[in-house]
This record gives sequence, structure tokens and C-alpha cells, in this order.
Amino acid sequence: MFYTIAPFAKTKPLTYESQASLEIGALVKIPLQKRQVLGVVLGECPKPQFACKLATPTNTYFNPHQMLLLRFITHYYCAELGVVAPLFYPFKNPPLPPIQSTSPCPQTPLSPAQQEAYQALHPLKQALLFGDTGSGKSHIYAHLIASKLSERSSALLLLPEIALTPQLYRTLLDNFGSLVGLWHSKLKPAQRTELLDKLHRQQVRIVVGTRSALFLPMPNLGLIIIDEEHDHSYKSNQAPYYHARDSALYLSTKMPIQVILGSATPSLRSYYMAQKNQHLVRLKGRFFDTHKEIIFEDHNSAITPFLCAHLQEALDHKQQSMIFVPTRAHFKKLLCQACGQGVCCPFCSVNMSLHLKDQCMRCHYCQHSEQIPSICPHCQHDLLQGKRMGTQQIKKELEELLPHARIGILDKDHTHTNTQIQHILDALKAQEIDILIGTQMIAKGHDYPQVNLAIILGLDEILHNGSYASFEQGVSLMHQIAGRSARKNKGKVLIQTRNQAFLSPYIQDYEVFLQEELKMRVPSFPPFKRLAQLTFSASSELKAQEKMQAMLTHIESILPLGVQVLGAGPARVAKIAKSYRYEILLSASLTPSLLQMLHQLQELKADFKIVLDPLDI
DNA sequence: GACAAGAGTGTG
DNA sequence: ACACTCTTGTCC
Repeated sequence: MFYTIAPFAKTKPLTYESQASLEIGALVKIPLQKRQVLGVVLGECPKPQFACKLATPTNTYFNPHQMLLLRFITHYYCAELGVVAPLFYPFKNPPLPPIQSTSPCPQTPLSPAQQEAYQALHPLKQALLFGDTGSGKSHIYAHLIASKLSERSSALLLLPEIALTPQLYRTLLDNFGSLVGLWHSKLKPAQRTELLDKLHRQQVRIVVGTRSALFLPMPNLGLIIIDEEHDHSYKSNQAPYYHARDSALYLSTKMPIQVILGSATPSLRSYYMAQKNQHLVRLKGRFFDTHKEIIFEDHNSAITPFLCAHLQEALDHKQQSMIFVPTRAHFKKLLCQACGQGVCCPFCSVNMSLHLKDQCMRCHYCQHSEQIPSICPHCQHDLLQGKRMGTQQIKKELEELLPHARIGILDKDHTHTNTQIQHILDALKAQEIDILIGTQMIAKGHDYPQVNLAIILGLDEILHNGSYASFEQGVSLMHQIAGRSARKNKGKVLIQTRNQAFLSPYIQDYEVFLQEELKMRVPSFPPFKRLAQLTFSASSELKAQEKMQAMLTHIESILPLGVQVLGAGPARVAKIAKSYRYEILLSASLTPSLLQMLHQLQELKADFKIVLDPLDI
């Protein structure tokens, strides 16, 4: 018999022969050129004209919910089956009989408000739990999971980053003991095998994990909870460019799987959808922000005496502080005060960052590094000055101003592993750190009960980053950082910004911002429209432009109703690693029309990259 | 994804 | 003219 099989490779599905009959979703070993690769069976097909090679069965397979997800991601994000398939972890044959275990009940009783939210969520197939920081979302999750377990289903709880939110895992561990498993992409191979093994034996029926946990072999999956649903890490930043939240939502429309999104600062998209479909469940916190003092400093990002005085005051009271900055290293760029030009990467069209620790300039796009110049490479003046302070520079300046303070940094430069993150957080908890400086990572952590002063620097950079979602990014970040401090005591939030008038109406209630932003957001952008970004790259600028222009002309000739060209030209970063890039940005009110056109374009032998929903949250 | 053939570039 | 890298196309 002959089968259409998608090899785990960047290729279209191919035809193979098999003696044994094969089920859809079965994984097989197949020869591809001179190699053996895995493939997934898509279906039976008639004998083709050409000679076929033989497929060898394995005892692994993708179950129906995995196949649905596989086909959805391939289609919806214009990816290839063979690139998406390797994301999944298959089921094993033969299945083992499930261990009959009693489903434990959550021990923590719900407050009346939590109970009300739980009752509202319970019957909904999809829902958004818009719950303020500290309103106890995790207890509601535990009750939802318990309800599914009693129906013999398994449950998945996704969160942005395990190391930053250990207490959610703790809560579930307290309620469900060994039925809970942990999953993230940095697990060691042995830990990975252990969890997969426990899933297979159905010892584990609840998985707490990051994005990739969506692809685990969860038997009889009945519930997916996506905590902190606004977080960027649910979006893949490399091909295939899928979004775990949106993929899960799709799954719930095709399978008996409930999907609950949770956040204190929901994405505009999820809020909009939840309102439209009557899926919004609001849970107000009891004490949120009532004791919190918000201080604005009308200043560009800098260590000012005013800021220092607040830090000193916290130190005097033996209280901890945290400082957010959007930049790592010492400075984001080095500018010449004479000619105004920056020190640029020779291979990319971006400024290089100044890393004093390694005594070098480094490009954050291609990792190229070179010596720190003493004179401007353009005009030879010696007036080079660092701009846009990063975490390291703040630490350096504070060490001079507050010599007795113990200062820690939490960013991607300093913490490569979960253990390192844990180290810093433990030190903070043990009061071994007075001031924690960090990038976006510190906005994600849940529990810093001893932090009484939260400082936000560089917020204006985010508010004016040029993206249609920049206000959402900025205000959401402000809320997240403000929500980190003083969960128990009364605390202060100090915000350096030139945009106090814009920000202050949104401090008390994030929903006010969401409603305002829905009115202000340009109609040709998400959440009202779906975006597609086509990127053309070549070693010469002219060639890249020609490729783009040829495609643009073609697109304009076949443009379907409900799709519009928003722009075409050099990419925002026009050159990366010696490669010139041009882009076309499309906006669509009808996703099916857009996808149909994009798939048609992919049939052409043009080479370009498609990213759907770029910059969207 | 990986390999092979074809196009593009540099060197003696 | 040849060796090398980069680009493009194919795999069943």
C-alpha cells in the first residue's frame, strides 16, 4: 500500500510504500536521499507513476489532537509540515492501562469572589480570567484542574518561564502531589525521558510547562490553562512562527478541550475577543494598589538625585528595591557628540552595544564584537558618548553613589540557565540583595514580597518604539512592574517618564487602558486585522529590492477582497549579517482570503519568509 | 534538513 | 584555469 508521508525535513509530503497497513498519525522511518529520517503518515494514496521507497513502522504515533494542531499550525502560520512535526512528542504503543487513582480535591477553599469566578469559568469552552495581581488565580486553576481530573481528563498549565514563577508549580504540587509534572525546554535529557515515561504510564496527569509543553503526549487532554497569557514567550521567535495561545484556542474549537487564559494585564487581542464572545470573567483583587504610592519623575532615563534619595531611604529602612530598564549591557549605543553618528556593526545596520565587562562593542543581531573605538569612525573626533543606559551601567553608577548597597542583575547576559535565575531570586528572598536591576525578566516574576520600591526607567523608549502596539507594551509593562512590589506592605512605584499625562489615568485599572486603546488603535492593525510580513533577503541591496518588487507587482495583480498592502520597502533593520532585507506588510480582515493568497504565493518558486502577526502580542 | 549541482567570486 | 564559497533545487 502507498501512503503520503511528511518527512521531518523542510520538504513537501512524499509518497512511500509499506507492507503493513499504516494509521494516520503513525510515525515511520523513511529513506530520504542518503539518510534515514522520521516521517508522519498523512493518509493512504493510490500507486504513483514513479518508484517508491519503503517506510518502516515505529511504535510511536501522533494522536488526533496532535494531528489537528500539526495541520493547524502548518496552515495558519504558512509553515511546512516537516518543520512543524518535529516539535511534537509522540505517544508510544502499546498503551499502558491507566492506574486507577483517586482524584484529590484541592485543599484550599475558594473565597466568595474566587468561587464566583470559578462558577463563571466552569461551563465556558474558552474564557479569559482577567484577575488582578494577588487575586488568587492559581487557586481557581487548581479547582478547574480538579474538575477535569474527575472526568478522567488530563490538564496542561502553560506559563511563560518556569524559573520566574515557581509558586504556581508549588500550588499545584500542594494540591495534586505526584500527579503533577514539570516541563520546560531546558530540562536535561534524563529529566525529559522521566516525564515522558510518567505521562505514558499515566502517573502524571497534570503538566506545568512552558510553550513547548503544548506538544507533549497528553492522554485525553481536557483543559489547557494559559497563565500570563499576554506574555511574548508564547510566541515562537523562530520558524515555525506559531503562537501557543492561539493554537490552543483553535484546538478548543475542534476538540472537547477547555482553554482558560489568565492575566492581570490581558493582551488587547484576548480582551477584545473575550468581550466580543462574552467570555470575559473579571476577578478584582482585594487590596490591589490601594496602599501603593505612585511617583512620577519628569525626566529622561537617568540616575537622578531624586531617584537616589528614594533608593537611600529604602536602604535606611532595610527594604529592598527593584529597577527595571529595557536595555542590557552598559549602553545600547555609542554616539559621536561631534557628528551625531553611532558606532555601527559592519555586517548589520544597527548600532553596537557597549560591553565594558568584556571590553568590547557587540552587535546584538549577529554577535560580532570588536574593540571599543577611542575616536569616531566617521569624523575622527574623540567625543564618543554612551547612550541608553543598560543594567550594567546602572549597577556601576549606583555602586559609586550607594557604596554599601548590595546590587544584583537579572537579565539574559547574566542568567543563562534556570539555576542561575533561581540563584538570584533566592538571594533576593534571603535578603542578600538590596537592589535588583533587570530587564523584561523582572516583570514576569510573581513574588517579591519584600520589595517596597519599584523603579521603572526607559519606559518612554517602549512607548515610542514605532510599533502599533507600543502603548500596549508600555502600559502593560508599567502595570506588571508596579504589581511586583509590595504585595503585602505598602510600597512605592517610581516612574521616570515624559508621558505622565498619558500614563496616569491607567494606573488604577488596566481595563480603562484596554477600553481606551481599543478606541485608539488604528483599524488596519490587530486585533481588528491579521498581519502578514513577507521578507526578501539577498546579498546585494538591489537584488533584495528586485525580489520584493516582483512579488509586490504579483500580489497587487491577485489581491483578494479583504486584504490590503500596508507597506513595502526596506526592513526596519535593513541589513543583518551581510544580508539586505526588504519587506511587504499585508493586513487582512478575512484570514481565509489572506491564507489562501499566501499559500498560492508559496507555490511560486520565489524565496521569501512569511511571518504572521509580526509584533502582535 | 542535507546533499548535489550550478552560479558567483577570488587567485595564480 | 581552477578552487573555493554561496545559492538554488530536489528528495518519493
